[in-house]
Amino acid sequence: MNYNFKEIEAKWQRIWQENHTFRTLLEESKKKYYCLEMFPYPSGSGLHVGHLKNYVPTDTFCRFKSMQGYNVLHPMGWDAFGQPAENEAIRRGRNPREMVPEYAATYRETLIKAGCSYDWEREINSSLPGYYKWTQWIFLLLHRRGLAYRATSPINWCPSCKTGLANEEVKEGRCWRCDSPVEKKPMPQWFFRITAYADRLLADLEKLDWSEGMKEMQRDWIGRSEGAEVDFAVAGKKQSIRVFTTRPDTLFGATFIVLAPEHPLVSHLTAAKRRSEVQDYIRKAQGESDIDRLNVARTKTGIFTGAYAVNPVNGEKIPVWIADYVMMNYGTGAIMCVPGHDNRDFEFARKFSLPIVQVVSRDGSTYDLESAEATEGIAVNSGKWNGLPTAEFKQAIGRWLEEKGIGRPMIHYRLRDWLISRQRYWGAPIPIIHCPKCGEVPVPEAQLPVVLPDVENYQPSGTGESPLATIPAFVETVCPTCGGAARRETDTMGGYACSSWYFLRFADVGNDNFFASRSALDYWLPVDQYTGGIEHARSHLLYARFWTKVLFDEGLLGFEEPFLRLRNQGSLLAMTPGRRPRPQEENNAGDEKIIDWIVLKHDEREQYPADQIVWRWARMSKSKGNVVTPDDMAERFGADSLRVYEMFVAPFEDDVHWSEEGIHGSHRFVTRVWRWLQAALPLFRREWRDALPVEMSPAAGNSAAPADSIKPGDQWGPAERAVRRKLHQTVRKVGAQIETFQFNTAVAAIMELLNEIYAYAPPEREALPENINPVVVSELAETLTLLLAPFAPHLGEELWQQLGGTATVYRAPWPAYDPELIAEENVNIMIQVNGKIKDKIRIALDSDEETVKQEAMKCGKIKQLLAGRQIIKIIFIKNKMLSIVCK
RNA sequence: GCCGGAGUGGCGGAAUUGGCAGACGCAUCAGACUCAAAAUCUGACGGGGUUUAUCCUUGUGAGGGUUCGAUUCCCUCCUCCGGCACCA
Repeated sequence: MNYNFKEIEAKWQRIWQENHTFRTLLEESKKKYYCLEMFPYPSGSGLHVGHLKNYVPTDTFCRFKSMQGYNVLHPMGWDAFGQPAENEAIRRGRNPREMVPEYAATYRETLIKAGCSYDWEREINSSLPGYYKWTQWIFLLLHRRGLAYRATSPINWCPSCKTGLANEEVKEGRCWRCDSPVEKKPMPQWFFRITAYADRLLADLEKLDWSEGMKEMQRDWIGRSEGAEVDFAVAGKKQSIRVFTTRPDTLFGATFIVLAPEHPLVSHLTAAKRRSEVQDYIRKAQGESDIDRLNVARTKTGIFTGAYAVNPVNGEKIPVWIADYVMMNYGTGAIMCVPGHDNRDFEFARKFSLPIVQVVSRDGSTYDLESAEATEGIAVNSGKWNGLPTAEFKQAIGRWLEEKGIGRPMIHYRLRDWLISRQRYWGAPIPIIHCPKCGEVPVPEAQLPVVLPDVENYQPSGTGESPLATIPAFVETVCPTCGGAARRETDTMGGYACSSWYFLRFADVGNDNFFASRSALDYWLPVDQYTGGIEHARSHLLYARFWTKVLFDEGLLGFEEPFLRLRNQGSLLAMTPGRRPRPQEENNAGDEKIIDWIVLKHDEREQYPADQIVWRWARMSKSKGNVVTPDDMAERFGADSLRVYEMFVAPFEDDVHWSEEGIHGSHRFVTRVWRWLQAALPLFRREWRDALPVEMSPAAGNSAAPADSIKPGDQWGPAERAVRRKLHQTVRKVGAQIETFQFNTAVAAIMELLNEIYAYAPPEREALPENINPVVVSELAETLTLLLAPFAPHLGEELWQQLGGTATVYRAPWPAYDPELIAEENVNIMIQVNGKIKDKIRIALDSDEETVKQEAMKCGKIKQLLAGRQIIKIIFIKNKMLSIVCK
């Protein structure tokens, strides 16, 4: 019988659906396992084989966990709110409200066809009122705890998306979505005070099983920096300038001060006669985009204000400058400059002929500095602190500053508060009412959700205001406190709000009374295994961790970290057609890395001369026109073959260059499993365990004696022992490797096993050789089916059924291995002479040095090599090698 | 510039408390089956060499080191990928 994967796959997908096989219920008596993939935004282009690089291995993982007896929660939902959905809706002239469920249905269909075992009864759509009611509820919780505030400050404004962006959404000065240069724009906006949690977000990283790279990215983003704040009095004025420095020990070397152009003191300090010049400079600096300003290669510019500050340690008057290399949004927006020990200050001092003083020395002596020495060392030219090592000096000066009341040790973070406001339609409305009398009033809980109104025109207004501002029925309301006329907040929340708690909702989808019941949360959470793309290393993961901690502080959760283990799947790259940029395109090509290559647009592709198309590897995406769909692959090779290929082709975390050729191997493998099992079926005995001879199965207990149907004698010879050993070794290996996400080598191990099975009992004309041991065949057939089931689930179920298994194979226990069976009887020991392998001998496991030595000396080759030479040393490693050193 | 990660056959990759490099698969070549093809099965498959076989030699980005022994550890360098970047 041929392997009819189409029939088999359709059959089991139907049965799983009809029987609700993957419905998950809270069962206190069972150990739970929560495996989650980052929920996707369902785009109109559908899923491609690249997406499955994540969903398929995690599905295999879940099925394995289920066979291990865990109660597995494996849910899926849609990150439906936010700009990607809104932008796509605008582009297609659709209403996102209707569009998103349609696209989600397509995604669901593809995932089902790929054999993924989601509990679809827990599906989430974050844009439905039943969901975002609780997003708003959590907003109010943050507000109540003083963690949500409204502030007017220059924000990152994307002129193309016409909305504000959080810091994390700005990449190299450009919008993360559309790549437009980001501008600064002062606007009243809502922020979450994530900076209040900076220390905890940093410290708790230690508890997590995440990749070191991932943790490092979070650490960098939080950017904790220890130092001191110092107040410099301004000569002849009342004001003082507060600076932040990580090197308070270099205070004696501070020969000037630099303020950021936006610093509030600038106008106070500037001398009258320098005013116009300074204003010119500031105007020029503000006209520059962040992209220009962040360009390190630029030479430094600056201007003297005419004012002087007093260095508190030595009373010297030092000039106050303005320069755009100082940023207003870090530290205090002002720095003390120590040109001797800071590269930037050094460069600046050289350019403007400011004094350079050495205050740190490698050895305690003084010498001419040819460049800034930013390293630690011994203090010089530092008054009574001379001779102190940097670390001690820092401590001492910190205390001294505090005593004098002009400074204090201080920690600054790079992390900025989370900008949540979006001046867009497609998001959860911020549940705040602005009352002329009462100010900002939270919407009372009983009035949640604040429903996003259904409108015709939801495009950005262009004025910077949300489209909601143009809907009087939405805006005009009454103040919950005083009952007077009031206006609703018209900003909506950015999409990251929804994804900061969805993993909690999965535990108790559909709960109308609370975001999730405590009992469900206590049972299912935290997430044991989380997977997603590395691009969420800072934003999503940081925000979700923050909200979890806030909910914990409120006493609503019993844990502080939502994702215990995190793995990042690699992406799939595909050959992509592109072209060389035209001359005038060079400058606005955007991304530096592809400056000499531009992806062909769909319409261009038709007409572009084929010999001028430049093919390159690029991430698979519809917009690049390089997509391979799983449906197409499943049609030709079957979903099971596709699944095996996606896992076998490369390690989970690696990027893959997609090629279709490799799938033949996986398809061949799956077909070979099928063919062997069909041949083995007539011999299969369900009760094979009882027929194992006692000495062959220490684990089988004492009832075992060869059954009548089994012919005794040489059928339990070395071949049987060898194939069973391989079987049990494979069981151990596959289990361990699924656990550690090494799906590629787990598949390879099963392939190896299959090769040995074929060598032991090759199927010919759809039957196994006569005289083959049916007990061994039965054990092989059953175990192979169980091993394969997580990888190729449709085939797994079909074979399990053919073997007489009941229910689903995923309620069957994962096979156990017999440790005694695994041990090899003989091992290869290599014989080295002077460090080179010269021969190897096959000898009983655990042979001692003397035995091995005697055996080795018998080898003609070794004898010959050692003839007439003197043995100096012999190194013996049990079961591995014998190394003879001679001269 | 700083911080991570990586570099192994024609290709994807495997092997690490230092002990048989290239598992498994793709592609390729040869053979079997076939009228033929596909499918399937068998074999070969890093480079060089020779007395052609249980052979010798070389080989894991480059160079050096430690060691009886290095893909694995150390030093220097090169390349690629990712992140951060006048962060004071």
